[in-house]
Amino acid sequence: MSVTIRDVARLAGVSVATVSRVLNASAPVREETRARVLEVTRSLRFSPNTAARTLSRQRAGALGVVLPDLYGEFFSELLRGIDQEAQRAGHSLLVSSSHHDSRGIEAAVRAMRGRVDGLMVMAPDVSAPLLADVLPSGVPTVLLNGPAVDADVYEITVDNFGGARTMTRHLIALGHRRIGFIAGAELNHEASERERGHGAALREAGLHGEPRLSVRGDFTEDGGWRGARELLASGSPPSVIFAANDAMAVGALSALREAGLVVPTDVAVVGFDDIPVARFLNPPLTSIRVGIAALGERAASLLLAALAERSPPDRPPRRVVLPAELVIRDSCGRSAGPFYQPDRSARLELSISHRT
Amino acid sequence: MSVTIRDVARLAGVSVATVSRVLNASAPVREETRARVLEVTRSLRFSPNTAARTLSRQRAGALGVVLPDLYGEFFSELLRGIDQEAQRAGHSLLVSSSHHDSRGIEAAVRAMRGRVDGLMVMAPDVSAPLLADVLPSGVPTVLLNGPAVDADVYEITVDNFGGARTMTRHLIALGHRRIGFIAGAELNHEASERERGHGAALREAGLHGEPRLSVRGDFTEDGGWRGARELLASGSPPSVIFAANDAMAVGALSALREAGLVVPTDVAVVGFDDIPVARFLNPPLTSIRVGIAALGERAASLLLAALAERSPPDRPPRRVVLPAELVIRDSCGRSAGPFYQPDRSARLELSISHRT
DNA sequence: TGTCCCGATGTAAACGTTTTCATCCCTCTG
DNA sequence: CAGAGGGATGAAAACGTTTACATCGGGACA
Repeated sequence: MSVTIRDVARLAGVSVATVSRVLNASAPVREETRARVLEVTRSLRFSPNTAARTLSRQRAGALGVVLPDLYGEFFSELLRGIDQEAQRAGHSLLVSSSHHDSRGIEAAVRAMRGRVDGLMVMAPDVSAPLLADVLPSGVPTVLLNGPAVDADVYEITVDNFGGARTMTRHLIALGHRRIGFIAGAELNHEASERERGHGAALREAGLHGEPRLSVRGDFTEDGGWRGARELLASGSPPSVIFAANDAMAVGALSALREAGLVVPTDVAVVGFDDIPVARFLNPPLTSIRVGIAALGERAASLLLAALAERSPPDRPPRRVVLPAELVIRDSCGRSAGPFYQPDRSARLELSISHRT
Repeated sequence: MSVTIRDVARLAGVSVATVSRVLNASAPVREETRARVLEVTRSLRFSPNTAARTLSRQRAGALGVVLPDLYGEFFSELLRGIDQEAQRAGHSLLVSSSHHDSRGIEAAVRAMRGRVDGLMVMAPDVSAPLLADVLPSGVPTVLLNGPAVDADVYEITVDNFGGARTMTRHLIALGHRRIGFIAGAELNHEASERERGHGAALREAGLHGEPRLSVRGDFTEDGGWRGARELLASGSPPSVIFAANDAMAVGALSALREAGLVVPTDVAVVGFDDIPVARFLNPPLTSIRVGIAALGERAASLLLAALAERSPPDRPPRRVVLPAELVIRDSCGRSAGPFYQPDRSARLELSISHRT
């Protein structure tokens, strides 16, 4: 059916070993033979079967990515960063999403066994012990934005706690006292870290958290929309809404507009993640820059480095925490205070490639 | 190193064939032996090596996806749809992006050879003959949103021409006479189809296209921002800006806001694609609904159907065109005319899963 | 009671590479 | 001139599955 290395060998009048040597440049071959082999290879449009190569070499040249979801700009940015780095290193990417529970993750991981050299897993919804139970032992793994897990894995995460604390401190510095907070899902690790950071800043400032000011969302625009309406419906609405991610901030902006309120004059809004669209919103959204694509890149390069280590056991697991930085735009009401950062430059940074 | 089917067979006191039969339920096995094999399998945490399985079975249980890019909500939605359908059918997804030219696509396709059963390729930047030259012959392929290609492939595409024509007709029906258009990249197939549809509607209405009213963008927010500024800078600005995709519409909204103009009162704005965030924008964006995730799903299911056919040659290549439907929101100035559609219901449709 | 069939299992040959080992021959060195 | 070394190549053994084929009982049926 398909053309194999044997066909090439036969037509070139050499052995399969020689063909392999030519194609992989793995041993010296007489120039004349080399040329002949390449000629036949081209004319037959031969390209080696990857499954066979994987089996023989015992490495796949591919990385696995397991994500909880693919909805929204966050994941596409993350994947973009991962793909960029993987491609640079000549690796393919096996992607599987929609895995919120440990069973789903286990299934995804099983399906990847033997076709990837390493794994990147993002599973903020799953508790650490459950996760440790499900992760494979043989294959190097990087955990993204998850809880600290007691297993032989690498971990990379954004400073969710610190970022949220910075944001709330900033809001307080701007004079806000009634800060509405739209949290993420209850059992989500990132969500609770951000909630914790927010709470810490409130306590610092002696602002006893009024329970009415915190509502639960789910990291979607719709969740943010509902959360904002809930906050507005309460007796005395907040002067600013801090959404635990940008998608929810987008929803909140939409809800405020529908309610006839002007941002930031009537109510300010801030988010978290600094997704690419944040600076183009109306008004431009103050957020915490996570560097999503960079996070993906770092995760991939961490994994690739782990793969390069020939003896994994002597390499201790490492946990990398990336900084999260405040980006001030119009949506919180501009401030010339100590936290002020110019934003205009940001657009120039945009080194995105266009979509099609 | 890794545990193989041989280890399981040895410990269970049976042959490898029996183990295989148990794990694949491919032949009857005595209940007692079955239990013993499963027991050992579990205790050894054995899972079959996919590369070996692929090689032996001559099918990989994976689909390849080649995209020009991953930036923005469009691609993440597309990928989400594809992943959903592939997962439903028990297939993994091999993803590779950043392939704008035919050489890049060729490399990506080669890298996937032998590890996927079928291919989905989106390459609107590449001309039909070049693409035909690069696509593999052996493996079933679905082309997304590309030009009609003379090769043995399936094609699925959105009605870009019709969608754009519908939009421009609607704008004309609203009374607009000076319609600014921000096009996509010059050699992009989708971009030129949309441009063509826009032009067709203009001609129908006897509006001779004033060249000043059409500027070139690149499908990014930043391109839309620049395009809008260009349109505003010209002597007499348009009464509405039609951006050839939603990302550029987002950029245009941002530029108008910075210029102190109110949408839709001063200038209206409309887009194309109806990305999820469109309805949450400020103001909510009138657009052409493409059903991005559905497009991905359809593409995957088309490919899976092609794979199920045991004899590919006798199955003629098919070209599927999905309808593109007008979605009216606030950004174009509401109309109660014949095109009016209620929008409030749209939010209820949202059946997205949350991000994390 | 003999034949046939089928259920349960094992043996071994694929699948398409890479890679070790062996072989051959030529050239360089002492 | 002998021996060593090394460049170029081929044969064959991995890699871990699946599966065609073979074998062996035992029960059903004539």
